[in-house]
Amino acid sequence: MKGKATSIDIAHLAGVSQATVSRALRGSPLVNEETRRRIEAAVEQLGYKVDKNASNLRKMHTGTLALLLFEDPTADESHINPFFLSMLGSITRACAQQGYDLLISFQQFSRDWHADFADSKKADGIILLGYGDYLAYRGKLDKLVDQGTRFVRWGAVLPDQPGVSIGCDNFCGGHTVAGHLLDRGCRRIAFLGDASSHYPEFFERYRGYSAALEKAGVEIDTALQENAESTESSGYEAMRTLIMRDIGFDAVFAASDLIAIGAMRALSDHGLRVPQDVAVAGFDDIAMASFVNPPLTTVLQDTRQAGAVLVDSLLGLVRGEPVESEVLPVKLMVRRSSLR
Amino acid sequence: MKGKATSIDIAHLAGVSQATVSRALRGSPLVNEETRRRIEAAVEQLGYKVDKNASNLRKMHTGTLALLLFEDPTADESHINPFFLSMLGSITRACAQQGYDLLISFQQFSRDWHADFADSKKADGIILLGYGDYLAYRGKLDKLVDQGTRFVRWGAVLPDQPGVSIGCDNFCGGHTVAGHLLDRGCRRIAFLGDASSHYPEFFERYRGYSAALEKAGVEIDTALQENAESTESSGYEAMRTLIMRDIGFDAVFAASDLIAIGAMRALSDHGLRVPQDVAVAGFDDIAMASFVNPPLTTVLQDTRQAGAVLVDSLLGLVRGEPVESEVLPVKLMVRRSSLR
DNA sequence: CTGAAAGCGCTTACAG
DNA sequence: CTGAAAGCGCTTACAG
Repeated sequence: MKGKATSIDIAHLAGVSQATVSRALRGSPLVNEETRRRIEAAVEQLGYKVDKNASNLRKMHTGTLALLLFEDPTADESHINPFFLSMLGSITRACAQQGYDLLISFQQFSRDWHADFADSKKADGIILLGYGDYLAYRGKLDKLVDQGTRFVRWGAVLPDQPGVSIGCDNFCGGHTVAGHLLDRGCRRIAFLGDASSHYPEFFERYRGYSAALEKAGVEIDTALQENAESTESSGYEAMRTLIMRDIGFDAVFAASDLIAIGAMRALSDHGLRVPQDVAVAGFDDIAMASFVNPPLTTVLQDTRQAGAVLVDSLLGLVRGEPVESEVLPVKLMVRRSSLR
Repeated sequence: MKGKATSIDIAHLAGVSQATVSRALRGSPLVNEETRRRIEAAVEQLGYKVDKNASNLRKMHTGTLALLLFEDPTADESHINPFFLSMLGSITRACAQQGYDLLISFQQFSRDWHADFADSKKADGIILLGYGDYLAYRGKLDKLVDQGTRFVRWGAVLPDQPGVSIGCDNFCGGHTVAGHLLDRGCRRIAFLGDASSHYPEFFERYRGYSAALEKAGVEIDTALQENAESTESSGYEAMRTLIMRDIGFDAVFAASDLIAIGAMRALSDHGLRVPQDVAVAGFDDIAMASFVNPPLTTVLQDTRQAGAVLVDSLLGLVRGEPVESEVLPVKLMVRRSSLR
């Protein structure tokens, strides 16, 4: 017998009907112990596995979740943002723990991706992950909601958002970092990263930073803010631009670790020492942050927790339970880059 | 109509039979242009998507590939090896390019994972990725072959291996690194990493290293080899052990970047400077290698290429074509850590 | 070029 | 506790 065994083969071998085989395998209580044992023996003998396609078709659900990872089309093609890679790892684990499979897919932000997976019944729900212009994004979220697609997204948690969002406390993170930099005596703190409603996560970090400065009575100089997307090279360029501006600064708060790492390279190229001349802090706490020189002060987003919450929330949605957006706590990780 | 539209709904709307809808959607040439247009309009109007479960069940294939990622149970739970994360990224891209979905799953090395995905018809083929004891692993590969499961694995390409393996040229990589270190005047070159047939990739790197030393007439001191698995902390410990041995060395070749990074930390903790006192080189060229201080000399494994080859080979297998194991070229990346 | 029909391998009322 | 039967939504010979 070359073609894989089916439940009918098992039924023959165990001397029962195919329906009983199915019941036994689904763990139904309506099966005699003795019968169940015979069936299990047959399953063992033939190396039988339930055909998921048939099973899913019949049950009209899939037992798999889909992860859509967005990449900003402008971003460097060759590397995926390590923060998202880390999220991917933790989401995978969380799925496995819940007995779900995970389908993953990279999407160009611009493409017409919405609901492709759920609609074609490949997944019970979708996790959305990635940076990108929120305002462009939002319309698609509305569409997902309209279609009744179950999804959760990682990102800023804002009022009046379509669907369920899980994100870390960006405002608090920015506030804490700026507070720490102020405590170290910094007064001219640059901010590297887009600070507009197009990128709400960065914007929240920026707002936290601004609030801290304000509270400390430090003037907010908008010339100290420079846009950057979350790549090393973009951070490098932004830092260069700021240095050229020649307006003086004693600290840099980068909206992500990748930006911070690029900024440190630019500082070093211009003969500025970290932390002696300029204190630097980032955001995310990717693995690299501990290994750069000097080690980077940053804000930890707990990806392990985030993955678990994302999956749990989505599964709640799938079961039809009410699910709320959730803001996860962050934690300041002080390392040498900010200690002057 | 709440439940998603089916091909029958489309048929009604377009005024044709369900069979014709299916044909039109599969791109069959046996459909009148005008009919096709009507059907497409109906599809558009109802937001219809083919049910993959039904389609796959009928076609008896899945259009998805599975990636099994192994983790050595002894490894640090919290982080996935960045090299594999990077592979994962490139495999995902390669799958997308070929129009396949990717199912991913983390597996404990010890568990009974073999063929679970393929057997339950969730995937047409499997990609195996991860470190682990090869000798323990091998039996499972044999079983996969017996079962007729289509799979490719990333790892050392050895003679008489079950199935198809894709790996980089570890021997050449080790040889090149050692040659480079010798060129820089190093004579006492330590090797950090398991050097036994349990870990064939590391072993090949070790053999390349040994061959280079031999060719240069440099004595191979086995006291300079110390086992380590591919984590930062294991590299740190191995380096410490070696330093305590107090046998003198002027260079370290670590079997992976993570090991090298741990080793550099240990060296620094013991007041040894890299590269002035000790030259250091790693293997993999993970993103971090460029960012540590000093930047790490290492051997680039091109994960983008590797992902593409892995997917292409597996798809060949799925189509029933003959597929050979393949060795991919590596490239020495010289950075400051080895320049003394 | 099109339709009627069988069947992919399950799950689950329904009847006993 | 078990079996016979319907049906999930497609794809694909078969017949026209």
